[in-house]
Order: sequence, then structure tokens, then C-alpha cells
Amino acid sequence: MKTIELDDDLYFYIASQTRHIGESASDILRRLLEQSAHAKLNAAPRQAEPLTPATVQTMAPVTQDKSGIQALLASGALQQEEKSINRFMLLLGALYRDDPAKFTQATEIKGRKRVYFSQDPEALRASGSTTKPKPVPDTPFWVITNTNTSRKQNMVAQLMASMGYDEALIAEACGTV
Amino acid sequence: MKTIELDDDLYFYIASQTRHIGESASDILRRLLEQSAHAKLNAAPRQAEPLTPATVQTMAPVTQDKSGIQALLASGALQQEEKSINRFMLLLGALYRDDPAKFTQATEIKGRKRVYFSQDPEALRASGSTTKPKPVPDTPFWVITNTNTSRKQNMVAQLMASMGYDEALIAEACGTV
DNA sequence: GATTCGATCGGAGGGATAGTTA
DNA sequence: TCTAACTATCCCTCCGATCGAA
Repeated sequence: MKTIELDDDLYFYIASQTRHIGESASDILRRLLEQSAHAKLNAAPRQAEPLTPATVQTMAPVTQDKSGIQALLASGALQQEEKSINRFMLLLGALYRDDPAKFTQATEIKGRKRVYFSQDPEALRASGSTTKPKPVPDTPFWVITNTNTSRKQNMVAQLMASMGYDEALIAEACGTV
Repeated sequence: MKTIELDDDLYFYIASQTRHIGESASDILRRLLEQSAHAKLNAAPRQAEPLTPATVQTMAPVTQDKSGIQALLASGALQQEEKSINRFMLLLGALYRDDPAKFTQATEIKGRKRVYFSQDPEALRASGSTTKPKPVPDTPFWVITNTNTSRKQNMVAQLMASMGYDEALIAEACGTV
């Protein structure tokens, strides 16, 4: 058991979320957090700072025993999402956070005519007739969105392959899109 | 400041969500929780057990210094919701939880022909031509849904008035729908 | 011919607005 | 008849399967 300090209002908020008598703080928080990855998809799309090649060089990849995508896949947060586009966005965000530099590099994958990723939505719009660009949450990138599910899976597969993830993880990620 | 105990794994999970050096547990949790109310709206609609008059009698209202709707209104979770129907559902859920018996009683409000609330979706469907009943998450009730925003506000106002909330709170709740 | 890619268009959900009733 | 309250049609947006093009 660990102990943490909380502001009073937050403490009362959490306490108010008790559903069963005798529930522990961990129980309540687990329930509340279980699904929280969800919301950022609907929040006002916050764009991260545009990346320059220089800054990309200096950004260290996340180093930890479990990568962000692995955590995301394991968390079940993706299963909470009904629409494949939401699962897609969540995956892209996690991939970006795991290694912004590699992600940026991998971002160069494209279709026959359409550009799939860009920091400039206009570049995406210009590359096809109805690409429907959308921002990838918490990221400086935009993606095209007028695609069927298998293409979304495909984009994730190409992206992850380019970033150097192994087969198994790629397959798992694609399976959840 | 309050202190709570957490399971180790939850503690480490929360710590791993640090975005800024020196962030406090409250900062991190606020970020994670801010939006978590959201997810249940998209989850498979889980119906609570149907209520019988007998069980309603025995359910005690939530007793605490801050009611659930107050906590909800203060939490900013509603502002995360883009669609008014989602804010509406969140409010209804909170009202139910604050006092199931009074909520059940208040549930008798209705329109000229349409029945607004029922534990049986068919009753709602039968009361109008396109009522679009939907379950209120974590609740045994269904609501009609084919309404404009002002009617939703109206329904919340009537419901809360019947439950005995004061003017100011009602106004605030309606304002956020 | 087979496969990959693009983007049209059908379907669903939300809710403003037009229509109805008291 | 005029208005206020209520209903539900119907438009708009978003998603993504399907079909056409390369």
C-alpha cells in the first residue's frame, strides 16, 4: 500500500463516487480511471506544439518497462470505444507519445495520392477530394479520416512497422482498431 | 489536504501519468478524472436492477456535505461533453444516485401525450410516435430522447423541482444541459 | 485478374425548427 | 384568434462500408 496526499475537494469528489459500502479508494479510482482515456477524443482538440526537425532530434523516446501502446492495449480502454475512429486516434496518440521522433519519421507513409499524416491539415485536404482531416489529440499531427476500417488498420500497421515495433504487437494493435 | 491509501499498482499507474516534473498527485488525478465521467455513456448500457416500490422505500438517499449533482457540476465533467444529450444523461444519473426514491417519485412528470421516464422502454415508445427511448446509464430508468435542448432543460428542471432541490442548483444544472 | 487505394454515398444519431394542440 | 407548451419531422453531421478507379 502506498499513501498519497490529495486536495480536499478532490478527496470529497472521489468519496462522493462511492458505489458500494466499504469500497476502498483504490476500488473507486479504478472504476473512475478505467475508462478515462476516452474523453480526450471529445474534448476540444488540443494541438501540441508544431515540431521542427531540430526539436524532434532532442526528444527522447519514452523509456519504461512497458510502452504506452502496450499499456493502452492492456488497459481495455480501446474496448470502451464504439467507433473505430476513436480507437484509431487513441492508438496514434499512444504511438506518438512513445517516441515522437520515430513517429514523426514514420509519418511519411502515404497512399497512392493521399497524404495520410501532416502537421498541416491543408496539406491533407489538398492531397485528395474528401480526406476529412482530423487532429490526433495531444499531438501536432493531423490524419485523414475518410477511410474504411481496414485502411485504418493498415495505416497503423505501416506506421508501427516503420517505428520498429514487432509483429505481434502490430497485429494486436491492428486487431483492436 | 487529505491522505488516502492506494494499492501499489494503482499508485505506480498514476505516477506513470505524470506529464510535468513536480506535478502533485492531485494534479495528475484531476487530469485523469476530469474527463472520466464520459466513458459510461458509450459503454454497453448497463441497466440497474428494476426497482419495485418496496425496494425504493428502503434505499437511503446519499447523505454527505456535497450532493452528487453538486460534485458533478463542480467537476467540469459536463463541459467535456459535446452533445447535450450526454450532459443530460450524466445529470440524470447523478440525480438518481443522490436519492433513488425521490427520483423514482419525480419520474412521473410527463408531457401532453408523451411519457418522459419509465423502467420499460415500451411504455415510452407507446406514448408517442418517435420518442427514441434510451437507458439512463447505471439506472433502471429509460428516458425519451427525441427532444430539443430546451425540453431537456425543462425535464431536468421539473425533475429537480419535484425532488426538492433549490432554485439556484436547478438553474445551474439546466444551464449546463 | 488480382490487389490496393480513393471517395461516394447510405445509415445513424442529435437536435433545431416547423407544426400541432390546448 | 393569439399564445404558450409540447411533439416529431426533418436537416445536418459524422462514420465507414461499398463500390469504382488505378
